[in-house]
Amino acid sequence: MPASPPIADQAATVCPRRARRKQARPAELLEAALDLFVEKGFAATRVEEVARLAGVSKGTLFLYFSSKEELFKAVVRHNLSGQFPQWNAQLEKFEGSTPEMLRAFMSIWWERVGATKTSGLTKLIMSEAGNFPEIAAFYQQEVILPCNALIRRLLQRGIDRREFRPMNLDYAVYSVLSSMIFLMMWKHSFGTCPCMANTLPLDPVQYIAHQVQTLLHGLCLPSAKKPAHSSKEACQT
Amino acid sequence: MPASPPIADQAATVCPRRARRKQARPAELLEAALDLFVEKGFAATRVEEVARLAGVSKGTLFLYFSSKEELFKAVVRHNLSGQFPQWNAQLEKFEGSTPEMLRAFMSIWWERVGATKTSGLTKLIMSEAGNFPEIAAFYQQEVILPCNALIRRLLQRGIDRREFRPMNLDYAVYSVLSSMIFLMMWKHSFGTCPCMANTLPLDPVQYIAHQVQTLLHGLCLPSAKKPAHSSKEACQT
Amino acid sequence: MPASPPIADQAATVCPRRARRKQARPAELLEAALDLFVEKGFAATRVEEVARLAGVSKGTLFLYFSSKEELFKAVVRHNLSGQFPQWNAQLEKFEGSTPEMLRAFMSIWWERVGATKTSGLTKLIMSEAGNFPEIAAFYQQEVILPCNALIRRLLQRGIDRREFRPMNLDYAVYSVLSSMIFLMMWKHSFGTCPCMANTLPLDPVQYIAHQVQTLLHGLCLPSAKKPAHSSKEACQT
Amino acid sequence: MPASPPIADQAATVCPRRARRKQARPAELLEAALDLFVEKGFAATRVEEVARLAGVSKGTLFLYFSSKEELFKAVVRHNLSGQFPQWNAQLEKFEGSTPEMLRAFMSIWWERVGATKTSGLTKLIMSEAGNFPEIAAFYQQEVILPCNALIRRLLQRGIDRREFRPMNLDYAVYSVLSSMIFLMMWKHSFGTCPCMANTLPLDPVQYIAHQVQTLLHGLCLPSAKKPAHSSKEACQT
DNA sequence: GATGAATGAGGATTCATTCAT
DNA sequence: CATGAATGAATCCTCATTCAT
Repeated sequence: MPASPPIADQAATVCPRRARRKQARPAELLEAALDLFVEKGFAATRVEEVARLAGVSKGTLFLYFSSKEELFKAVVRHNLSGQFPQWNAQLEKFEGSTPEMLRAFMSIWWERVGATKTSGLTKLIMSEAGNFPEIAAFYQQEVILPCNALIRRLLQRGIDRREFRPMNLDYAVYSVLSSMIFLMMWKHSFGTCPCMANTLPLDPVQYIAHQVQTLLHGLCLPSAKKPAHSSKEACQT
Repeated sequence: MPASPPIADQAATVCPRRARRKQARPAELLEAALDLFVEKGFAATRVEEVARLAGVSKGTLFLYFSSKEELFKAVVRHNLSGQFPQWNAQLEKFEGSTPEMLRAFMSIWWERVGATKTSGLTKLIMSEAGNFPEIAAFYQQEVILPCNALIRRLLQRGIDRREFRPMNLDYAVYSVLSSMIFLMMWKHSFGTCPCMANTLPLDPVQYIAHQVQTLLHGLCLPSAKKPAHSSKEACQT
Repeated sequence: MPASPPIADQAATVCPRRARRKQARPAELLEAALDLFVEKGFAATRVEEVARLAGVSKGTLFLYFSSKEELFKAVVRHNLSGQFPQWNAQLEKFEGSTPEMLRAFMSIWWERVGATKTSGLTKLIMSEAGNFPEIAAFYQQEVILPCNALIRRLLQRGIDRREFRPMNLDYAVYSVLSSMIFLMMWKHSFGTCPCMANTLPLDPVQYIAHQVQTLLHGLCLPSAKKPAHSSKEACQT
Repeated sequence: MPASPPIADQAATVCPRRARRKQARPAELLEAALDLFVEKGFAATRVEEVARLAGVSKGTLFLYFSSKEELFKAVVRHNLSGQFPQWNAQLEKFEGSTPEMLRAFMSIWWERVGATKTSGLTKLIMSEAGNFPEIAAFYQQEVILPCNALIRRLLQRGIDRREFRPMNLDYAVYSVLSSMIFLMMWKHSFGTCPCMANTLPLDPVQYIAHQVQTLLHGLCLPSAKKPAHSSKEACQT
């Protein structure tokens, strides 16, 4: 036999088109599904269109995902789960003040989630949660609870360091969360309509900056008469 | 006019019930449609069920509304008639401090809107706005803009009276609005799922109280180092 | 008002086409379904074809039967249930000898069931029972058990009147039943194939006559050596 | 022949397993197909499952059988090849009485066919004959006709030896055949359903014993009034 | 006007068959 | 030869919409 490697070896080296596609298929389908689900919602998205957008036939989609609902869950899992460990670690190392930390958290969130298609998923889930309790429960477990916990730790850090006043954390987390969720909802509902952009412009970055500022210091002028923060009943103003 | 009543009148006299029903039909259909759209969303609501709930046949529904989409639009238009003039007047007369006024505004809003089916309508519109740009524009004109203006006046009053610090009103209104919208979204998405109620309870009244408190005074402890309110760039913390 | 009845009354008298159809629809669909199920079996029958054969659209079929399986069950119910009471009564009154009664029973069965499309249903059920256990159970309850009971009473009468020898009725009923079932199976499997008719002709009436004869008297010549009827073990011949 | 083994031989020596597998493939596929067709019928059997059960890929199945239908035909042809020569010879040598011979025939049949998967094949053919006329004709030629001839010779022997009465053999063979076919049909339709096993138990061996007994001696008590066996018309009872 | 029977386009899903590797 | 990824026709069923009565 000659020294030159046999054809078989070459073939083995060449990554066959088919196999490479096979590897990529699920990701391509998830990408296409994300686009369409975000654009049209769950019910209005047709699996055939997802397949076409991914460049495959209807049948192929069902080779990878056993049903439309499973496809949707996979999209959620693929795009929403598991960035929390990374985030947690990142914030764990933060050394600045807690107000700075809150600002950083919001900025990173906007870059990584809010400004991406993933935010459309959150909007979709809130829109259709009623019809898909299973998805809603999944989303709560995978996204809402970890996110809540993250915010809660952040606020606790502020309290511990005497940067934040004592507060009822159960509701304080919603003060942060509601800004994020409002922004995602707005962007994917009225935000997509061009006519709105003119009359009610909402620049996300400015919005976030403003919300953080207000969250931290409130709307009131600092005055001699300070609020009694500890008591819900004594919310005098 | 002759003494003998015309046939038409006679008919009206003979079967007033039927005539009254005929008059009421559209309203009854809109009522039924509102309930179901709010409960299930647009796609999952079947026109037949709307008709049944309204006590008429499927065909009758199409006598009044040429399509499911038109029905949907009619529902939105019918339920969002301005209560703003009334609100405006009510708030115009308010004599207390602006913080008190904000608290009052939020309470009234919760009673009159947040706790009613109308809040479901807002959720619905935000959920489906993408598929109905016309609706979105309408809602913006009829609801969002007036509401924004109302909040803006309220905030301006606070600034004028030196109760609030100077602020960029374009974004400050969203600080108030986002709490309201978040609450409506939450209530009609995760709020309906019993499994969520346990792990992430959210009492609306407490939530509102907390949001108002935070809005007014922020999360930070009052400190010597005051924020420079006037500059967005200089949001140092 | 004139004496002649108003047009409205006339309309009321005329049975409107639509309503008359409505009444007839289920029966027409059941008829069509029977034909096709018998011809092609359950799995190979398409609901659309049933609808077309009944002269309606696919959707209309689902107006009356919620699924293909429900349609099938309805066909079975409509064609098989409830002729047993009548049969029972008819045989109850029979006054001749039990052998004559058996012959009569078989003849009537052939006329009323064996020679009709209903026999195709029995063939279908035996063919597809494995895939539709629910149907199989239903058929057993509604058809097999009553039929078994009927045959059993007939045989018991023969024994009581000393026309038949003592026998294990649990198996003797199958001696009668197996002839009936074989005939139905044969007719609807090989019987439909023209090529078979020539090489293996099977005239049902002659077959029945022969089976009854053999059932009653056996194949053996009467001989001195009589069988020990009472013992299964001692089936010496 | 040269001493050095040819390449083909070498290959055969080197990977005998693979070569043997290749040889065995069709048989393994037919075996798997038999199992599944018998269990689920033609329509409900998926080729992929057949392939998996045979340990090959779906594509390989189509290498050997050009379609599901061809596979089905091959299964029938493969499993119904003549064991009749052997049977014929076996029965030719039988020395006992013809009644004993009939009993022996039925016992052997039950052991070799009735109790095996082949009986499922008969059930399958009768169930699906309508959709596969070609199969039906084949089965008739290969199985029914030889079996009929066998029974006919058996009965003729009985008549010749004055053990059986004269009879119309064209129908008498069905008296034997119908018991066999009924048993196979029952076993593979209702027999598989556990619910039936309880309410309508049917032990095959007892059933066969009973049928033979009845076939030979009939249900009637031996009496003075003997039937006129030769005439169909004079079947007085 | 009111009814509700009828329609049929459309959607999710299955599975025999093909074919590039 | 063998594989298994890909296909797309076929099928059951839904539901907005129409229209004869």
